[in-house]
Amino acid sequence: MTVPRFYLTTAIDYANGDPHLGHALEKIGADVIARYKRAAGCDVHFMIGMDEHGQKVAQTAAAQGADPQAFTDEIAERFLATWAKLGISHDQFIRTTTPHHKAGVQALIRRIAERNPDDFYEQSYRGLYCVGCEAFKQPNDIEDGRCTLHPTRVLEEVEERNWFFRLSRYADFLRAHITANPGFVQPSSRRNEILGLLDQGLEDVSASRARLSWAVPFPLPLSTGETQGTYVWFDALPNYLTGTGFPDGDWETRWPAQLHVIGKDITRFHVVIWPAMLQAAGLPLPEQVWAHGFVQLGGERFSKSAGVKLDLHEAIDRFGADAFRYVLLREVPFDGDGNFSWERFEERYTADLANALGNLASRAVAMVEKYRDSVVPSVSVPAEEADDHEDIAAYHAALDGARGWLLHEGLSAVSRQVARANEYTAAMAPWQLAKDPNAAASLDVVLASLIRRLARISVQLAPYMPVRCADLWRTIGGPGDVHDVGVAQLAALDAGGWRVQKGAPLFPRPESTPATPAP
RNA sequence: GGCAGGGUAGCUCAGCUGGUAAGAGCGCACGACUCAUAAUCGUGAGGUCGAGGGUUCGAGCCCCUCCCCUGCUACCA
Repeated sequence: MTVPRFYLTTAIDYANGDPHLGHALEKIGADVIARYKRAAGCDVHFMIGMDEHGQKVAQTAAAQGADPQAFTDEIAERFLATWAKLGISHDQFIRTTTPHHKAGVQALIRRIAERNPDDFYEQSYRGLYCVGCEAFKQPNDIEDGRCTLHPTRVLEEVEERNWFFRLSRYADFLRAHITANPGFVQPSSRRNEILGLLDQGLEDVSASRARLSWAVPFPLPLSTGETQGTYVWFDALPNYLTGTGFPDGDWETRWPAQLHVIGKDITRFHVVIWPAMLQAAGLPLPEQVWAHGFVQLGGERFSKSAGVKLDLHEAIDRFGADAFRYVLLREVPFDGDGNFSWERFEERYTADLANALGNLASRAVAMVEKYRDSVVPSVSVPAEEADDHEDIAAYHAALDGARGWLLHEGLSAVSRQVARANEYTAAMAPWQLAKDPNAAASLDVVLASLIRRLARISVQLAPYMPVRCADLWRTIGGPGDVHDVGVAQLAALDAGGWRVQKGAPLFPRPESTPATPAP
């Protein structure tokens, strides 16, 4: 039996500042997918990383008096520390300033030039150049003939000779591919936007730029002999490919990727430019690009300036990384936008984790200890559990990718199981059964059922809350590591004979209502 | 401006091709219980389904007009 391969990536983050809530949502979501796929028996390779070239990075580094490489080294460390704190289980962290990536980018460009010599051509690019920004400005950035960021300066009309990529040639191919493969771009709202974009026709894009000092040298010199820097598309996007080792070694065993998880704002680059590049190079396309939505902060649109308004580490520290992961994915539908606020964070944490789940575990374990000397009875399964299996099916349907990656729906399905277990407890009143010697058999069934439900819940929640679910699994006496329990085993799980051991509360209630910082 | 999606209880949203008296979760009020993290369970309050008109035996769901919101409309990433 062959193990299905599952290579998934997130967008690589731009090394121009510290990680914020928006970065975190994407990594957490992708991490849940990676962990679920591992539990589903796939051979998962999960890659994240950093996009480290470009004028902005060079400028920011210069502003701090730092060498750009040293600067990005520092940023990368900070991102890595954040991902470690959040429990991101990436298998690889790619950086675009590494020698292998740079060589891979050049190899890809040469490959395209060899296979489709007409796809790269030299052309003059003329535009309004802002000296302050050190960049060409588009009409949207210009007001009264001035750059909106540097209104005191006069825009210069500058002309330079660049390499261009003949993207326009691939419009029909892309439309056909997207039409024939509905799963290629998801959710469907993004797919529709791209189809609309294709209907407008495609323009060719720059592949190299002058004045781009902090960049991968474009491997083809201009006719003037000048060597330019590789422009962003041809540097950043290929990371998904160079991460496999391309062009060396056994990269073909991992490429194409099964899934690129990205933010909805960069959909176009991932489903238009990237596939066109791959097609030009004669390489297979990734199977799916999933564009998630954004987190708003206190009802405000999340932006770079708003990013500093929420200290990511403070949010993680408040209730722990697992709780943060849970609340974020519960509040923000992974196929759309959602809102984050301290109020909701607290409400969700208290209602879902402390009261519903944490207390369920606490009361069930306490009763097994008290009434059955900590050993879970081995008895038959009551009919009341039948409904759980519908929810388990819904859980899989939310996470197996067939309908997209509806992480929030997976959590809803588990929440229903938690609620049902609490209802069952109230209906059976095991504390009453314990008083009646003739009800011992009934009590056995109830207690075994509760621990069995908790076992299923901890397996299902493990991708979302890897640490707390391992704790829960240990508390109910589950054998081995919860992360080694395949989701296929859910239906057959049985806790008979397990020895429970009550520990500290999984999700302690907040001690006091925290102040509400202004967003 | 063009294209697309949306406006349903305080909040976040379900409502399939129109048809039993409009739903869920959270929050709120009251009651029950005591195994448990003062948790849990039950009951209840609360909605002119954006506005107006139309089609139909019947519309939150269809049609028209209008108001409002969001996304996309390509070289920052």
